[in-house]
Amino acid sequence: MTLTDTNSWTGIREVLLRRIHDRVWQPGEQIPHEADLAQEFGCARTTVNRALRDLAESGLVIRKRRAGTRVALNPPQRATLTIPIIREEVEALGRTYRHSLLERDLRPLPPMLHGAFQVSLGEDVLFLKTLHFADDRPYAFEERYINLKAAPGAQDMSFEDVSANEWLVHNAPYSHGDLSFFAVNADKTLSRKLDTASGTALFAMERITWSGEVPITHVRLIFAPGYRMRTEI
Amino acid sequence: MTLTDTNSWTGIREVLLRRIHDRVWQPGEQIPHEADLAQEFGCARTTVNRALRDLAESGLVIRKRRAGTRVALNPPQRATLTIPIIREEVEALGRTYRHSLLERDLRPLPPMLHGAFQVSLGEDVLFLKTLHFADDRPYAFEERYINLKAAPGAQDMSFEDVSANEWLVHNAPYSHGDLSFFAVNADKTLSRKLDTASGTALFAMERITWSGEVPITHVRLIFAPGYRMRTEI
DNA sequence: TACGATAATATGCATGCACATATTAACGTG
DNA sequence: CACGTTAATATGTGCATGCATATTATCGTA
Repeated sequence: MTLTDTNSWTGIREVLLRRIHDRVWQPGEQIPHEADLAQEFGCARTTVNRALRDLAESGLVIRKRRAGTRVALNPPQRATLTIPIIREEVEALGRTYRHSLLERDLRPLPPMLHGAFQVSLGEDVLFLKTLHFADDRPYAFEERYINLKAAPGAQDMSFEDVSANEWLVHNAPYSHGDLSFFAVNADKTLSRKLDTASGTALFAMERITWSGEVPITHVRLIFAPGYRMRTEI
Repeated sequence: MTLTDTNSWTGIREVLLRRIHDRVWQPGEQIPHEADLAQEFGCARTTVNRALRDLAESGLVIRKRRAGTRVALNPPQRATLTIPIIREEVEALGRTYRHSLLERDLRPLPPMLHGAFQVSLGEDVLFLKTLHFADDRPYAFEERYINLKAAPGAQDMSFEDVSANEWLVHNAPYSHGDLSFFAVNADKTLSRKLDTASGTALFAMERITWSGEVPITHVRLIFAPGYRMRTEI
């Protein structure tokens, strides 16, 4: 039997967590004040605060000033997923990474993206089409638009050695972004690139990143069949 | 021009963040000690600590005792995604939710799941097949196995009114789980249930949850065409 | 009674201090 | 000089305290 150290904030968090799990405090119910808990555990209010703040961060309790702390009614199921650089993801699987640049040109932004990706009208963006490999087998197909206003250095890069993915991470840090996941059927091009039958269901990810108000890049990644994105909760 | 209050930990965090973004501190580079920063900002070390801890949590800096704090080389791209109860997700879209239970029986655990879902050999599990609707249009198809040892009350539930999804969230809280996302082609059954052409690429999610060492449930959710899982980073 | 001012209260946050702990650098001994 | 011991150091965490702030309850007045 492991006994929890109720003198550390993590220990206190465990105790509180168990009470929530064991329904000592019902969902929606208000739990004792920080001051009371501090007295119960024989510690400073600061320590209880730390534990409660952590529980609030993970969504298990809802805290409001004056109103107190209560157990969340529907503990939202949150998962943190890590989106690695493709090279690192492949290498973590023990496979050898390489990529090949299929296309690279300047072109006006396709109308489809005008809403989400606000670059000045008539401004060209850098378009890249890349195929990522793991052990010489296609791993993912990438289509990317880069706003040269946000990443001027990109124009001088060939992106044949360093992938745009990696270069941007290191050279055009973003402040926020939108991410979405969905499924697509392989069309003729995709099936040829990813070496699969036409029509196969493929896992896809789309990402737009900004630095403040300025859009940096729009990527669409389509993974080879069998890809799974995993995480723990 | 918004001036940041360098006396609050969030203010200090913003300043540090900007220095990292602006490459004042290069990736991999070590940044000044808490004590030095505290002096620079004219605040307590605790306050700087709070700011740095927050940056470390989001993966932007790496902290080690004695070794100091340094800017992360490849800021891992983390996204927190919220997996809501389907009813809530549908209602948040302003649509009406309902579900219909297609199958419900006790059966031995399929061999496919023996590895991941450890119930005693010969033990039956509760199997449910559910279709979720939004405004009477199919939204997601669900196949679920419930370990009755972990959620005994489930045997007495019909799950016709309350979905298993929702009931379990409220009655069998889990401590951790595995989550994965992938794409599947609609087979004959799926295409009929989800009212789509056979072969359509569908977004799918699989989830296993445990309470300690005891598996609670295994769900596989397959969403109707067009579904996108979104999040911000 | 209606409604706005005011007081009470729970959490949020900053401070200064002390000690714990992990890690690295320096040192000393064989 | 190699290698294990020891000291120095940066972060991690706890405590007591005081004030800030958001929210709710209460009270007084028209």
